Amino acid sequence: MSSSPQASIHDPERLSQESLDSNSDKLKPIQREVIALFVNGVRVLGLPKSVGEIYGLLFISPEPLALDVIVSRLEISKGSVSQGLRFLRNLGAVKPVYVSGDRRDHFTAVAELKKLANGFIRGELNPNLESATIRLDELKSMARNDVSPNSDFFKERIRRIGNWRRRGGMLLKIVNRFLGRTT
Amino acid sequence: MSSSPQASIHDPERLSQESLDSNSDKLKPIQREVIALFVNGVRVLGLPKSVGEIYGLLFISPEPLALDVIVSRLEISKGSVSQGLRFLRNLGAVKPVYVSGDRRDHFTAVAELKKLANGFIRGELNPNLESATIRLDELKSMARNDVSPNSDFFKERIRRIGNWRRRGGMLLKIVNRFLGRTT
DNA sequence: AGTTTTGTTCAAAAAAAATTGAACAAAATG
DNA sequence: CATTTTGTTCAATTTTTTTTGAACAAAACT
Repeated sequence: MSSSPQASIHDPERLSQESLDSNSDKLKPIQREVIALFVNGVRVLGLPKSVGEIYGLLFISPEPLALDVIVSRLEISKGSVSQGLRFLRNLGAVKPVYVSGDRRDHFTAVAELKKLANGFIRGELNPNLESATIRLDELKSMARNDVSPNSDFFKERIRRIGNWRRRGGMLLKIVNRFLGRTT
Repeated sequence: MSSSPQASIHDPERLSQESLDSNSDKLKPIQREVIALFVNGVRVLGLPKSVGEIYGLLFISPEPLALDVIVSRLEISKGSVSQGLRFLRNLGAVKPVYVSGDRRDHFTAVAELKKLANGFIRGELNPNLESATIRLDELKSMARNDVSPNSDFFKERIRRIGNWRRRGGMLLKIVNRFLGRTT
């Protein structure tokens, strides 16, 4: 009832090879959905769509992928992928993986929430906190030299912003400790 | 050595009246700086500049302000201020204040960090978390029906996203409790 | 009732951000 | 060393977001 051994060798069955090594350029519906989820997720963090697509694709791909593969799977430009990968690498959200017999760089998603959060805090949040700290110090000295009738009000407000910043810093540490367990 | 009583009545000194009732259209340098700080701050949260300007101005103004006053102090359009105020009101970051003898609505900044954070979580973060939850449930059922060789990998990844979401929800509660003390 | 004042809405314009793609550099290959 | 492969860079374009301003509605005055 089954096909003869000889016949199967040359069959158009080579399609199955594609799905086996999973190098087909087509994304599976599940993968599309996961990527869409990440695109949405990174928007909340104020990051561009392409970054979400790239991270999402790597996250939901069993093997590390090379730049051109990402380009053809996502159908976005090489430039976008190059920039997106650099950004993700700087954040520590993606890491290069050596693939023997292939000269191209390959990447996988770093999937530990703690690492992702830390990278984001270090790369995106802390710099802002620090520049705010500097500006705040300038503000404090402006307020000290102020002699308007509102001077007291200004001082109170500036003190309050200082409190916010302090609490913000504490919160980041708490977040850190909370995410510090397991995955 | 000082000017005569009669002279001072008609003097161009009326400028001083302006600074007394603090209705002058000019922002003080301190105020400009604080507003700039807020503009930067809201950018981290993914909100438009005008929203930062409006909140910042109200935060660093001793009295409640009416829409037209905000327009003339910030030199931005009435439309922007109207939209920005609505947004801030929905978030609970700004509240209307009755000013006797003035028909216009007046607004002050809500300056309690806890309230601000809660409003932002409710208005901006929770909706996203909820839509992610729905999408995730769909993904889980897709993964159950999947029969590809990668099915197990997909399931593991989706489970992981579920963990992230759970932890995200917990974090919001922790943040909430942490900010729940004092100011 | 007519007029003025106050505030909203939304289409169009402007500004900002993201993406593309072609030119380029660096490294590997033959 | 010429060629190909791989990856980066950045000016130009496209897309998205924000802002403007004029038209409108609602309420408050006269």
